[in-house]
Amino acid sequence: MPAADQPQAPPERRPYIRDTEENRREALIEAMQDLVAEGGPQAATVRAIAARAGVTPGLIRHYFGSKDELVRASYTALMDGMTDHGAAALAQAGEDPAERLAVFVASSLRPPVLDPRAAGLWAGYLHRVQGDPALLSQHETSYLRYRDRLQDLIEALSRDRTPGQSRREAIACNAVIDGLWLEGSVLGERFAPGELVRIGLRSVGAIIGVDLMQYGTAVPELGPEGKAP
Amino acid sequence: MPAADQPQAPPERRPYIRDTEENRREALIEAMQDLVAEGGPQAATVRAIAARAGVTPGLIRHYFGSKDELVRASYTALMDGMTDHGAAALAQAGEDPAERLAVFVASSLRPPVLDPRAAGLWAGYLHRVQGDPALLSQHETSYLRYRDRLQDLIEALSRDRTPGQSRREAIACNAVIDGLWLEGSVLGERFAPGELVRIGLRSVGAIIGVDLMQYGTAVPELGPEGKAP
DNA sequence: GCGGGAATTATGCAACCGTATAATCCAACT
DNA sequence: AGTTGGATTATACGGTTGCATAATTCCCGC
Repeated sequence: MPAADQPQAPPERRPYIRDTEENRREALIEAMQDLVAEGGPQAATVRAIAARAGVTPGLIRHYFGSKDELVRASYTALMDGMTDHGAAALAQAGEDPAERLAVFVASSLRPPVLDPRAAGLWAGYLHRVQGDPALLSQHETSYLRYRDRLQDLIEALSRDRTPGQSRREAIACNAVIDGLWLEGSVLGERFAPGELVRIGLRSVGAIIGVDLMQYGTAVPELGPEGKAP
Repeated sequence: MPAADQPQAPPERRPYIRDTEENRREALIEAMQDLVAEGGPQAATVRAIAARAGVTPGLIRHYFGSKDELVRASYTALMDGMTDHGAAALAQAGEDPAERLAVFVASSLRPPVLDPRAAGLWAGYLHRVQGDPALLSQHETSYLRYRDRLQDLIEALSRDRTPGQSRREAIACNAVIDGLWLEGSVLGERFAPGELVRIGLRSVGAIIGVDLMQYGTAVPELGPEGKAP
């Protein structure tokens, strides 16, 4: 073989493309979330993240300082996204307190909140949440915000109750929703499409002593069979 | 400085210690679980696992063939341990169906089942569960076994119900327990010691329409107020 | 038009990962 | 007592990781 001396095209430098800071941060966060959701934390390497975001790894350091910082930002984005979605669903609900509660519960038990990707992503971050005080307080804030909203909706039902009761009920309702969300996300195909929403409404209703099933039709696409596209 | 020519003790080989296959497998699995629980999946490297188990990394390959195989065995051990614990608690319960259900529920919501370590461990495996068909079927089996036991306990209450009702109730009760277990494990210090057990009993009772709170004293260490240090 | 400087890319590095393979040890069998 | 073979340890290797630094590119105020 002759020596490696052929013209050998220069390794063609990646084109320089400039973009706004916001776009770059979003792209990196989304890329990281995709990778963690698909292949677990181990798949989210700086090179893979940068490749999916369409940039070179150096930008992670440039915009976030370190990979750990990107992880924190990514977790915050995940939590905010989920709570925001619940609030949005609530915004376009009626006046009836029971109906509002039903809509809120149902929105947490169907896509895009109920999603294998989200569950895997959440689990992928959990150990960091436990170890990092900043992330732990972040989790606590998000959790309490969700639970407090739930408690407000419950208290709006204006039934007679003791002070501690609504707290216990909110904790319990939050737990049912979390549990259904989790198992539904992991074993999604084991449940019929609208089944988890119905079970959630029935259980929450049983815990607080109000019938929420009558609002089952108020939640979209849950008519006779509920086969979403 | 003189040349590096001092007697320089030979790098002292690790003493050869022989042990049974069972002990070695257990030690490796336990070491892996400790590491995943403490520092997430990324902390469980073959070298760290072997070091904690008091052996050299080669033994992992010798006994499990590969690290992935050790992960599978470790996950199986975790799941079996949790379900076994529930069964054990049930074994030393009375005859009253409601009491048996109460004991079963309560045992899942207090240590050692309710444990930050277990939750972190479980989360650390989740993404592998979603990706690995063998682990997914393993998870499904464990989940259904637990849920079916719950359903049996519910049906033993001999109330009148429709066929699908007990399934829905079992799914719902399982979800409450899972949700309480999860949040209690992550935010353990946010809840009073016996609080989660009480909420669990009250919620499960509400869902199936039976009062389980009267058995609150049947579960250990839950007397008048239950304020632990 | 033309420097200055931030944004982006490219390169290099030390550490670590999982695994394959070789070397060593010791108990049990003959 | 000698030998054989599984259990255990040690070493080596290719690949990957996160990060630091150097080299480019091009927008923007002058």
